[in-house]
Amino acid sequence: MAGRPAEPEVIWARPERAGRGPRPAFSRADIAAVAVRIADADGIDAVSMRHVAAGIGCATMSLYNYVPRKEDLYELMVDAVSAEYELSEPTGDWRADMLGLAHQTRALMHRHPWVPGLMSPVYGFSPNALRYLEHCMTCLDPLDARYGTKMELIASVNGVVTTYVANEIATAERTRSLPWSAEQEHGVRIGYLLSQVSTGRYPRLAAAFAEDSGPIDLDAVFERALTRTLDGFDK
Amino acid sequence: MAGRPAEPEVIWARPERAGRGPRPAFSRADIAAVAVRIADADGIDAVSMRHVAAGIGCATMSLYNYVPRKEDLYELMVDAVSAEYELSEPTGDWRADMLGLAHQTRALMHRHPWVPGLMSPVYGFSPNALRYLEHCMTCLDPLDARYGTKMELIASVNGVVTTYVANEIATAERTRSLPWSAEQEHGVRIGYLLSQVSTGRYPRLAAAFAEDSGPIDLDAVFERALTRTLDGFDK
DNA sequence: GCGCACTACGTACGGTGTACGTAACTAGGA
DNA sequence: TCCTAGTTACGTACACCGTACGTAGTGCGC
Repeated sequence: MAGRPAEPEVIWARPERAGRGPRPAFSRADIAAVAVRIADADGIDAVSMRHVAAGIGCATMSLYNYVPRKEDLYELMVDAVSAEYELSEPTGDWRADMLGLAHQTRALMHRHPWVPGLMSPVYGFSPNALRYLEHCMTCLDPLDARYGTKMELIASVNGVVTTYVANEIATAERTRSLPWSAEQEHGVRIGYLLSQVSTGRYPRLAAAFAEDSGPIDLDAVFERALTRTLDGFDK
Repeated sequence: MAGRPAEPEVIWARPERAGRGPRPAFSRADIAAVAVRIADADGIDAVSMRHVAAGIGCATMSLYNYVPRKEDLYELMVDAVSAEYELSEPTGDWRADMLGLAHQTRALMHRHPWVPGLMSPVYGFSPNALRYLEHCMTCLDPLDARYGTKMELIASVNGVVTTYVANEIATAERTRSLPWSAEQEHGVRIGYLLSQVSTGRYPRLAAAFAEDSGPIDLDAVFERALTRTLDGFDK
């Protein structure tokens, strides 16, 4: 009669080992690792309670002893990959430190393309998230500002990185689980876009397309967005 | 044998009325309106092909004559609410114009809380999106910059608004379809957070929480984020 | 040592997207 | 003008999904 709670619950507040029953056969780390592996390999939609349970080697409903709701599984996953941050000693140059962290986040999201899509549903106060936040705050020690402002800085940087990489991934990954190639999809959409723009109804968009026809340097765009964000907090 | 295409397809490139068969009983506008109404009332998860079909008054599979894939239904929805923008004449003050548009976006997303969650899966070149983009470009005519830079400005502003409102909504809306109240949920999470912070492992976070214990002025935070973003493009 | 809280598991329910087959209908080409 | 090909409309069916619930076995706290 245990299972799902009738009251709200943060999974991190629930102890891994409950006092009473037989000792659990798996750890949260095991479960999170399997879920991450599935998501990396087959996309976030392949992360079902059944697949994860099969992956760790137990029956579907047994997984609910460890993870009361699927949302909590997502929380475990995000926390697990958050452990990949290399939180090295702050250098004293807060801009450089934050830039480095932003690049780490971008690389992390490229390794785990499902992360941006999980950022909204996940509340974000997991153990590793707290470690990350505290580290950011430490990097920002040299910055003369209120704590509230520093929080806004961290949120802004993470927001920029998340939206930017989400776009990168959405463009690259749209083809996953589709029966045609990314080039086909891209070609069709660009074709439609050009057909619309060339109607003359959108003269400025047409001019914009004419301006740089070649492929854009995504890295440079990312760097400029970051720089501008940090500039907003630099005095 | 019509139905789903074997090749990629942009729904906007497909004509509403095909030459041959009987005239369609519904328009895309009807379908989008019903889907938007369902999403507004019961959340995006309630937007299923069955519900929408029932809403417009046809069998489930008939809907696939109008909307080949569910993703396309989302595209219709986002385009439909994009028509709500009031694209009034540019004033000549590009900062004021962009601020006004950003506020419109925020209000729009509050009216339709499912929009932020659909921004990533949707490609974003629907008719109304193109109108919106062209209008932004017109507002930016007074700004002396390359078209590419103006595109980055628009993307940045929309990114800030989207992530910001997504957070607002995620916090407010997390309780939807949960058997407990938002206050309970919030209380439990804050309680856990405080218990962690008060362990002493996160001294700077503790200081940040001590700094402003009262509720934060979300509108002011939003305004500051916008201002900083525009500052980055102002010379 | 007793009892209770926990683990483990199978079954079942209501929901989802959508492939596929069939019948009715209408416009274009002969 | 008629024929036919392509479209609309609809029902059935399949493979999934999250998870409520009941049952059996296990081991710690009292």
